[in-house]
Amino acid sequence: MDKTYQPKAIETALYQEWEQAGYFAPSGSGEPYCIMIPPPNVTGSLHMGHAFQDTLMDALVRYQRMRGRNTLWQVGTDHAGIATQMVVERQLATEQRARTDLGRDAFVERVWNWKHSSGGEITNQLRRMGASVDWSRERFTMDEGFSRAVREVFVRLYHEGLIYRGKRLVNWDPELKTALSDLEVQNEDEKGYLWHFRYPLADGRRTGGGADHLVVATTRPETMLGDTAVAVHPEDERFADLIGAEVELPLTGRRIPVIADDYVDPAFGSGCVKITPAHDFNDYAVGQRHDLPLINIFDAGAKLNGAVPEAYRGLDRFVARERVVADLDGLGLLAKVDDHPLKVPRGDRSGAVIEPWLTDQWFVAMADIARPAISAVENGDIRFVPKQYENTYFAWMREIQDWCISRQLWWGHRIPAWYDHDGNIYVGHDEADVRARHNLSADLELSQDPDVLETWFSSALWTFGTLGWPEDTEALRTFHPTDVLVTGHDIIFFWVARMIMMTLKFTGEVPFHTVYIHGLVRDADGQKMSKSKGNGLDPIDLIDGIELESLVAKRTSGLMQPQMEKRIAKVTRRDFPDGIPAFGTDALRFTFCALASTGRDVRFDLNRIEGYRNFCNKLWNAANYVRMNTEGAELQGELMPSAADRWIRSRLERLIHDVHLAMETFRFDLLAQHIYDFVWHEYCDWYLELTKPVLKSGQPAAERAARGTLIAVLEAILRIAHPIIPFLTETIWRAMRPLTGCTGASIMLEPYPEVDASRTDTDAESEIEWVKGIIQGVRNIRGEMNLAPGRAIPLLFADGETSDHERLERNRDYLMQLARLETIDYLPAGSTIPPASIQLVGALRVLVPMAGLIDRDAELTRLDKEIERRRSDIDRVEKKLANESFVAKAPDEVVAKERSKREEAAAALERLEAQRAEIAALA
RNA sequence: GGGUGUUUAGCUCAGUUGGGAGAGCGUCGGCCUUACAAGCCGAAGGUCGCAGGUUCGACCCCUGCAACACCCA
Repeated sequence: MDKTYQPKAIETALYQEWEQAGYFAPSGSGEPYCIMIPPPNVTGSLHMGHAFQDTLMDALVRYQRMRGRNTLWQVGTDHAGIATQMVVERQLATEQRARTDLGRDAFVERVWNWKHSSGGEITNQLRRMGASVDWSRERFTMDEGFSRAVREVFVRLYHEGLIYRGKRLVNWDPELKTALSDLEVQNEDEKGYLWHFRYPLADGRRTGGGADHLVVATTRPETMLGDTAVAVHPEDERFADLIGAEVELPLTGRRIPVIADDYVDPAFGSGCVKITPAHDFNDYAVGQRHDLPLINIFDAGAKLNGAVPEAYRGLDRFVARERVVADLDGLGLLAKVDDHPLKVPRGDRSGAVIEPWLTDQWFVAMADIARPAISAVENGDIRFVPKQYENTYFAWMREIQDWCISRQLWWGHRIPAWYDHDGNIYVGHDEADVRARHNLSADLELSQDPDVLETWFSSALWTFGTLGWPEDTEALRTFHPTDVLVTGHDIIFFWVARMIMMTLKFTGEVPFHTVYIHGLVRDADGQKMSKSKGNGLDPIDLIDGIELESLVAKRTSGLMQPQMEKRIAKVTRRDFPDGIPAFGTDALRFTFCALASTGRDVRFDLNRIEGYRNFCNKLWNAANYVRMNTEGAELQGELMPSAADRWIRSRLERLIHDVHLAMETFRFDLLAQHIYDFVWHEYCDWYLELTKPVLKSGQPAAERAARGTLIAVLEAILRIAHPIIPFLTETIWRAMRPLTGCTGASIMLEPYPEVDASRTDTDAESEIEWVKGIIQGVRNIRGEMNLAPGRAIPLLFADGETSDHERLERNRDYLMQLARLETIDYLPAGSTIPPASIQLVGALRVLVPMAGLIDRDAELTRLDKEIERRRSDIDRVEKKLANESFVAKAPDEVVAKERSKREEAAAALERLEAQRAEIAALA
């Protein structure tokens, strides 16, 4: 082991060794434990969210593996239809080619080539995180085996009548020319306008106010060409008598009815709403209720089609918007225009404004599939952690809509449906299967549906599809249902819920017993990390470090909005004037765990990772201390354990209890905290220091006990912390094998420490608390009185109890060294006490004689502070005890506790006041 | 508009059946002390968002309000 902690030197090589040795694969014995990785997008690179999530999964998996479970952490990637297709299309664009130039088959082949050469960068980055996934079982959603599962599900659902084809409004991306899922649509606040138009009433009708028109307001004027009604609220008296009347829809020559529907908010705008069922989701619902015609006015590129008057045909929707406004204005029908902020739906890949558009798509009927999935959570077969996410799940599941699963892409699972000339649909695994199933003659021409399934459809099968379903495989029987799903709350609807539904439907089992939902990683200011904001951090940069200039270059390259470049560069230079230092994987992992509390956001602050890098260093150095003080020493022989030895083992026992509890409750923050506190503030701050006098004592049995304890506790710490900081712990653990006598090949195969309450030792704990109390008391005087740390000072004990005498004799060496004392004298009762600075440890008076050391006024100030503290304690306690109902109603032990608190504080106060009087009397 | 969550030290956050408010970072003061200056020692700092209620007792339970965040419409 090097003298200084250098993560870079240990991490990569260790991982390769673990992987090659096959330690990540299931052991084949023990109770199965399985986690399926949420498959990252094959085009993606590892971002902070992945790194965070993978750290938590790895901690769970390593923990369970060490506990002897037959552990499978299965890895894989998602084919990510649109994203991957776009990557390859961009490549083609640099060759001045489009996918249509290649044709479908050649294009798909090209995507596969890309996947084989460049896909899966992210899986290599997973290795840098130390993820102990079973690489031998790596899966890809487009693999043949998994694809068979996808087809099987489609075919079965179709033949059960749960998949159907229909014309519905979907989110349409006019640039990519495909339907999108809700998740792929980002609603962003943008500036817009609210145009108010006058629609003339037909047949000479007038409003209650005498107007010959209705005013409708819209943010999308061009859609008026597809209006098929004007709606008012049924109880709106202003328009009550116009319900059923008609208006002349300007520019179109059509007449459309006035209808009543409580979708309308009578207080908003004029109280009249234009209804365009073919181009707005709300209007579509209104149209369904009132049986309105659907007029589709756009083509696939969102240009106006033949359904609109000649003058507008072929116009882009935004050009058409201006034209419609101008024309209505010209007709005197533009009432007014207001500024109006609104949510604009944009495709997250293309950035194009999404159009609700009427197309033929494939849908899954959800109602029946949803029901058992709701029950599974209601009855506890699946639990969410934290629990409140169950409400989110229920809310969505109870109002579930049919699921649009088709995408107009080339990359993905092609829909296994074939059509004949007459448009009849045949569904089967392949064309031969279709012909066989439907008894079709060999010469009947069939063409396959050109669309593919959306990526979520296949990822919904992830837990069982990857284990070999529909075959009844050994893996499926062993590892399904899986134990835990670790994921973010942003995909509860899109992935978690769908997995639950599909898995129950096809296996009759839940996909997992627990869904652990973690927070989403944000920057130090709480902002979402994004490429466009330039505030993202790359986990690999935190591990390896990065120069400022490289970081600036990285953040400003390939921006969608190049004008942001200057600002991003400036902010980056401000926030990281020296770039990012290399913190190492372990520090990063520890940080992620420490940040994983129950909140929804995780703010990633460089100060935190620095602190935990320091922690890694601390542990490293503690190990150095242990080795320096144990190597070459005779460890076998008679043992005489000290109170400190027994104390640290007892504290270790508490740590073991706490870490198991933290793991069971998914409180990785508490897990990290417990480990941090124990290692730093108990093992290093106290125990290591307490061994120093012993190791110099010349008492072989005591020294052996201390050495043995140093080694045993450190070794236990390493196993306890290994799931969080695997590299550091493995490195130290191996270096210590000659001392520990462990012969195992790797710490990751060693047993995790288990609870054994018999190892707690409350006597030792209270004894060391006493020692710490005295040392801290002396240090307080030293600090407050500005006594040089190096200066040994004399100490007097007075009063106290028998136990104080005994404890002094047992622990004299500790006190002498840790408090840097010259002498300790226990004054006989009744002896004269010289002027001194005082600390009270229970009934014991601990005194530092002032002579030549301590300033009288400074001591008075210190005493006043202490006296004040005691007084307010007493006040509070006395108030409580003076309350008759407290004494009468509170549990006896609480009252007794308050009483003894009062006695103790009063005695202390009396002592302190007497002391103050004495000091004050000094000249 | 409906729902969920958050509000505790300068910052980021813990606080597990209601019984003396904690940590890390930061700040201030002192230290190269034979594992560690990526360190050691000491200290300061909080009306626990506001207002009520329940209770002998509330950061914790209940009600209302406010601010912020997110989800759904």
